[in-house]
Amino acid sequence: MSEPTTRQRILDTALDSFGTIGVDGTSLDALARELGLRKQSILYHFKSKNALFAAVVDEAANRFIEELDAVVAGDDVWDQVEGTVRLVFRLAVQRPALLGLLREASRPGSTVAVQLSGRLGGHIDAAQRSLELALDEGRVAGDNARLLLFSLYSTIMGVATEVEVLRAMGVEPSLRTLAERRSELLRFLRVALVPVNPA
Amino acid sequence: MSEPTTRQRILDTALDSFGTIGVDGTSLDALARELGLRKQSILYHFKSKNALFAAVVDEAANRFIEELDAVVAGDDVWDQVEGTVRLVFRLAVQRPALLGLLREASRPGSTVAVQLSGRLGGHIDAAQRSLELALDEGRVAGDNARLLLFSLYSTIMGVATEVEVLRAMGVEPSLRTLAERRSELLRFLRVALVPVNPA
DNA sequence: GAAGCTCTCTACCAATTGGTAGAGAGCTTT
DNA sequence: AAAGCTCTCTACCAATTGGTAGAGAGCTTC
Repeated sequence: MSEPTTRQRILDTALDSFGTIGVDGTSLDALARELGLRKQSILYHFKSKNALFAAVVDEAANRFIEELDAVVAGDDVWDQVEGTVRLVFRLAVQRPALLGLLREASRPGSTVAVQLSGRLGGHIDAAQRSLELALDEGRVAGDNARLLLFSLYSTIMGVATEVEVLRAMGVEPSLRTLAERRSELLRFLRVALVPVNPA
Repeated sequence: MSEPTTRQRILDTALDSFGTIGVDGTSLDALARELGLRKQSILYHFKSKNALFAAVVDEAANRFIEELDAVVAGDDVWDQVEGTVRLVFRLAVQRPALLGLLREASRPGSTVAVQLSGRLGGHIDAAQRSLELALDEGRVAGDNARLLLFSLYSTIMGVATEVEVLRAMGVEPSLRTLAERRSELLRFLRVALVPVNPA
């Protein structure tokens, strides 16, 4: 593992700061201080604060969606759901700021939101096709694939976000708590998804 | 309906601004301009920006939890869940900024998060007791009331938040879309909650 | 009618913001 | 060794930030 470039260090530190205290709450000066630089060095690598934000979101979205795609590559819907849940929970533990960043990016007025939406589009389409097939074959309970997908996605992100919310409220989640919550979520989703009499 | 006091007008306008572009994104000057005042008038009614934020969150949380409590007053768990879903969706339509405000308040470092958590505590305890009873009597599928409650709550907020996210991405939800999503969410939750062989 | 209260205003302020201009240090290429 | 590239720096800047001090207008109370 070689030394990361300054550019990469800026991206990493910015992600953490943007994802926790927000873009508006992060000043270039503070960011530079954290990096042991001057803000003008940041502005050398990224032409403006907003360009930095866009770059951070772009990189994070790429990595996130890459991992999501890998999970959805299988053809068993339940494996896909379980894999997604595990992925999101892993991120909530390893890189909580990343989930915060997604919240930050999907904000009214954020120019980055549209960009993010474009990146997510492809993944969602693939997941939807997979889900449609399963619905047709009666392997999953439900009517409308797209709507069901939204429910699933929202549920998972909702639970992950809630962990962040609790953290903000001073409830630092233990690994055990997270594992409990994860297995409860999986149980919940299994009941909601797996039909009583599979075809 | 009499003229609202200046203080109330400030609270209302601040809620909309804090809930959409965020607290950091809202300057007292901009807020005052929107109200047709000078910022010093705002600072007369609220001794600092953070005090205003706290007041806004307090008022919003009070109203929100009051409505939640009314919904949870019944003893049929499914009615409680359905009522909560309908309430949250109604808010997503009527006052989208309110959901954004909750997100804003539940942020790392936010002094308001703890305050919000205190207000929510009582409501959650009541809901949990109700759910425990239903679990014991086999009227609801699941093991652990508190964990199940978290799943429910997160799911509902997740879906509501997602509406906001889509809005940020340029997908303005129609009333029809929202109704569809609501009924899908209700279906989803019903399947997850209602046991196959009710006792 | 004077004293006092409520409220909004003008006038300021120090600190911080994102951003520009340009110097110079340390390389590599010619 | 000179020219050029990459990168970080100092020096500045205009604009905006949250906040203070205090004047004065309009009301009610004595």
